[in-house]
Amino acid sequence: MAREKKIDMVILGLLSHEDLSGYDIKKRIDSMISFFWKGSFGNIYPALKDMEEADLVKKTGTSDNVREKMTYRISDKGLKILKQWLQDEQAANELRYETLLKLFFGGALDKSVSITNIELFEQKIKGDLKLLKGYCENLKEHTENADHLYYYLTASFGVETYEAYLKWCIKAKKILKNGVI
Amino acid sequence: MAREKKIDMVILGLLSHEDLSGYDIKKRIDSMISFFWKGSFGNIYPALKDMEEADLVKKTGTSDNVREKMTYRISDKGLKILKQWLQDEQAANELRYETLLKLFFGGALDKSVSITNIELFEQKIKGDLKLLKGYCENLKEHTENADHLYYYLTASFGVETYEAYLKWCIKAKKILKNGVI
DNA sequence: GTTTGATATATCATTTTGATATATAGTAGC
DNA sequence: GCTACTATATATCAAAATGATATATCAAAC
Repeated sequence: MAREKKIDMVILGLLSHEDLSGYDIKKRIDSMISFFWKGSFGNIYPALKDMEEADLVKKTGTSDNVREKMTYRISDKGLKILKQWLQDEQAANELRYETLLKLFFGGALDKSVSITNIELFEQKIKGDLKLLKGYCENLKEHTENADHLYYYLTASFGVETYEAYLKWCIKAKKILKNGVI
Repeated sequence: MAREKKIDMVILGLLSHEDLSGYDIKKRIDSMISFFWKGSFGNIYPALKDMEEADLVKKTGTSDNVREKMTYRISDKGLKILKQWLQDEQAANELRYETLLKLFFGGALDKSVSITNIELFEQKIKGDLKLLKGYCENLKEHTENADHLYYYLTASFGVETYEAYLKWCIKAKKILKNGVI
């Protein structure tokens, strides 16, 4: 039943840093954490509504002005829930790589198809790695933000793994071309 | 709307290797491809039903015996769909690591909590890496199966990345303990 | 003989995804 | 000034995935 609503934790986490609107939350997710977690308007807005009813977040700002954006602030109760989750030893870590899925079934077609798929993956990763490295460099310089260390750690995870991916791409193409491990 | 039903491709891929029942499909997913893709009874059985109606798969075996398992075979049409997907350059590759999400929001609590979370991750990865390495060794010896090369490539992707994870764990713990990058 | 665990299929509520709808504000080009 | 485009902002919904539960059979263990 997909028991835990993880989007709630993402929202509470972001609100523990600063007050945000639903739209802001989406922007934060897309720019900072999208490489290891996703969120969409389709679950952000309903989650905010539900969490407001449960007193985990409160609306702030001028809600009298209808056309103005609604900003949310985390409550003490919300912060408690966030901290409980952070201390919970359970953690769902999963990879979902369609490129690997296609490679697994690559035997159905000529190996050139698999090589092309690996090359497409390689190019995508190269671009993303560049972005992540820039992000890391930036964080090294902005030590005034107390959370920069945590942001850096997640970004450096990306750098390390993406570099490993690229090494694998070279090896994998070689194995396919030679037809032996 | 989550446009593409990826589980269909997983099933067609597995059926391109051999005839299988829904239960068998679940077992194959869990044992061979679960580290980069998942499947559940909740989508496998309905998918088989839908694909049978669309003539992508056919029931085989003794369906007259009610209590016997239903085995499915891929059709020419199904094989065509599978090959089309393999050649489609689109590929959804995503990481969903709750450990990184928790680390990103680690500033809400003492750094010891984040260190513990990294250590839990580290232990899990160490165990999984051992399994993947064993799987790789096994595949090196069973070259009689034409698909062993493709299986090996996906497993070796896991080995490479998991080793990178472990290197990152050591670095990350050090950074947290010292409080500087 | 009974309990346990594997086999096998099916169903369902919850959650997520990703697309679409709607409307306003700003701004760049002509 | 007018128009087109883009960003902001919220909301909704069908489709898909998740993961739990229900049900039943059969073989092995004890």
